[in-house]
Amino acid sequence: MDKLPEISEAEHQVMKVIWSDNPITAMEIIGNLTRTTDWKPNTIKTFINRLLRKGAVGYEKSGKEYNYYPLIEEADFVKSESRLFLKRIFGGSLRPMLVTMVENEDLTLEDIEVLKGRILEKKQEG
Amino acid sequence: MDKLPEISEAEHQVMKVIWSDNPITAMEIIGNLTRTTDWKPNTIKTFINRLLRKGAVGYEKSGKEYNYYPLIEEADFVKSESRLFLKRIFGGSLRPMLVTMVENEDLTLEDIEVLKGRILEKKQEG
DNA sequence: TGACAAAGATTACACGTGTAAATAGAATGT
DNA sequence: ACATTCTATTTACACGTGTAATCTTTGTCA
Repeated sequence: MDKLPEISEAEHQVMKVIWSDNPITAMEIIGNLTRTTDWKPNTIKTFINRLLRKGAVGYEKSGKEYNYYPLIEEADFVKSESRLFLKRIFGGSLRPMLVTMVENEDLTLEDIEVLKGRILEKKQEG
Repeated sequence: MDKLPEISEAEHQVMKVIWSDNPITAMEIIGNLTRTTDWKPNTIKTFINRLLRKGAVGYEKSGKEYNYYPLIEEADFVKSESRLFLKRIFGGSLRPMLVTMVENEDLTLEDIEVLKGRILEKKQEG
């Protein structure tokens, strides 16, 4: 897992479409995003091209169109963004964030139990 | 709690200094940040001015210098950024984020117990 | 009261990003 | 083979941001 490229917010939305279904053509990406956003097709193509230049996606030619696929993994991206957020806002440690979320009542006892279950499962496997 | 202004990353670092100790002079902010960053004093003044224009901080004159203080609360900022992050990366719901953190083993059983304690305390009070 | 120093305000500039039009390249039907 | 029509590439532009120098204002000390 080498260094991730910088991906802007709009580019990230394009990545999400590509992650969710690939290989995928520009037209398919455009079809998807014109439903969720008010971006013009050319705008979306710009984003695809920038992702190409940044090395976040690759493609294979097929006839006159390209089939795009991701070159970075969503899990890696998520992990990296999470760490960044945690560092920016909570000095890097998880517990203050969770405490804040409890204070805001975003986090419930039920959530907690679910998590506990997960951790125990994980311990079992590992 | 009205709408928060857009605050860039560098501006946020300045806000953190102001939140941690205010009212505070530009020189004090600069003193603090030249220790933690490699920004030149003028750079930091630019950020302070942008925060002023954005309505994130106010000031009172005292002699020739200004005493700055925050006009937005850190808690509100944290809450807003947290929601934004959650939405961007995890579709807005907390549990997937927490599950991911468990998968990455960032979240331990001990964390969980601490949180459970907090929630129970909170229930008691409320 | 006038020069100096220090603080604040203004201006500058390159780069990324959101936004998209214009242009070029290629497959396809006639 | 050529025009048509998609698709991809190039170019455009304003705005925010990181980065800072320069200019202006204003207390202060001699």
